[in-house]
Amino acid sequence: MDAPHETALQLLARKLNLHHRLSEVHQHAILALPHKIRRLEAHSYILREGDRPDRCAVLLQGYAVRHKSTGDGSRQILAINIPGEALDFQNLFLEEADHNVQMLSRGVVADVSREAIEALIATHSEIGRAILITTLIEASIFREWVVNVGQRDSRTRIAHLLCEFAYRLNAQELNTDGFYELPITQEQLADATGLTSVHVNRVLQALQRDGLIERDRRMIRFPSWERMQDVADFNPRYLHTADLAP
Amino acid sequence: MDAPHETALQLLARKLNLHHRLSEVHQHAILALPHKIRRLEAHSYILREGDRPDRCAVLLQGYAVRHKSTGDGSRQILAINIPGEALDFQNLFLEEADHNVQMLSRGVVADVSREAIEALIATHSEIGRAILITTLIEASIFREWVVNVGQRDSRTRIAHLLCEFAYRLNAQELNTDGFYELPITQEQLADATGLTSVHVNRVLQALQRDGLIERDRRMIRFPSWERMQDVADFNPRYLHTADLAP
DNA sequence: CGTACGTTTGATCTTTCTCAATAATGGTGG
DNA sequence: CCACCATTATTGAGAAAGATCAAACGTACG
Repeated sequence: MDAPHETALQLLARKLNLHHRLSEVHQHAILALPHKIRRLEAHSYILREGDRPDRCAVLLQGYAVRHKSTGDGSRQILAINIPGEALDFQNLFLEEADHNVQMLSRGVVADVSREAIEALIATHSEIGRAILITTLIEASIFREWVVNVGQRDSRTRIAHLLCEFAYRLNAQELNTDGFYELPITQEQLADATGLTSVHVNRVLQALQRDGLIERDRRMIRFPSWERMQDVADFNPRYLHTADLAP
Repeated sequence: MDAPHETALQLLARKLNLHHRLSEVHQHAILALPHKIRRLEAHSYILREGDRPDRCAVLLQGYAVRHKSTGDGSRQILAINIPGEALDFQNLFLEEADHNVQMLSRGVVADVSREAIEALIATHSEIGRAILITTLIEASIFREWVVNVGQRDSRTRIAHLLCEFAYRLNAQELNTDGFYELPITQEQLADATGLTSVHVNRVLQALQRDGLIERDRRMIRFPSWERMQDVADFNPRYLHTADLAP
């Protein structure tokens, strides 16, 4: 396949290294992690609320979402994960999963057992620290989502989500020439922003009319990153990543 | 004062122990942590967005909130902290703070230096793990807040926040005889739920009319926890704490 | 005992939702 | 390669939840 097994965990190493510099030794330890490659269909679940996971999946190709439902059946998307991100640290160290993790597209993950990760941390405390830092950053992103959904109007809200996604793709060097794919439907975008898909559609059209975004299918481009960032009230501080604006 | 210095860190030890059982040795190591007691006025800031903290405050008495503002000046409260909780793990291991931490009431904190915490973790990896777990649980709470603010209507939303607070107080053994103090104004409750204070007021009155809550100043009581939990769509799973319903 | 802060009330306005229908797209089997 | 079907996107009209504005009322504390 496009991603040879040899490079499977390099993505993870790069991601961890992004936030907390790791020595060669530590990076090699990550690359030596025993793991199993698994191919997944679109919409398949990696983890369900209530599960007691004993392994951690690292996303290699494709996109995934975390989500959670309320008693009346409505669904909130909590995060969109991109290649290179670990999908279950959140759940691996807690008794049971408090949310679902589901593939958006078809994709590939590398499964690493809980024991392997625990051994890695026990041997390399710096890696434990890198994981803690990654976890703290994810918490920071959730905080920003609370702000986004709690305080911003629909236009700013959607623009903010688009900015965050573009920025994170860029940090993982996954976007090309300004255009990037937003791998989700308007319905899902609605679930992520606490709006309805009808309203999301109208807001996207308005952003387009105002020349803030260009759309082709699910590809999106910002004619002016600065203007978009401004409309979105987007300040990347909460991502705790060296500035890598598109 | 009411809390003699001897017991200052016992609260923290109890909190950490709540989620990840620690041995006597580890608990003693926590109790031996060098720290400085500090008395704080209501509304004083413990940490501001952009700060680069080199110490961690453990809240001993009083209540604190985490919050963040948007470009247009509106404010979102992200969490309410109760005695026994550490206020800055989030920020201690990252370069700069991404949100504010502010006292609601007057109170007392114990400051522990970053070095002391790092030494503690280096020596006792189990404590590092307890901190990771605590951090993961906080992230889970933020996720639930995203759901709360994103999907639930105002009535359910406010009820949910009241339930969470009561439940957490109870887990820290801080509530007495069913009544508990909600130490925040309706304005702040509005900032926490993404509503206006006018609407919060009306919803509280409606909850009262329906016999779901009783109010006396800022003291609140639930005549029936079960009924309240139901109305609030409250499932404590996300708190990852042994069931300690009021 | 007055003043600042918090709560409560009423009237009106706006954003976003709901419902329902139509159009476009993409994937699949023939 | 094409036709068909399911999913997704778009549009319009009407409804509702919650916001806004403005004023009056309580109450805690200096």
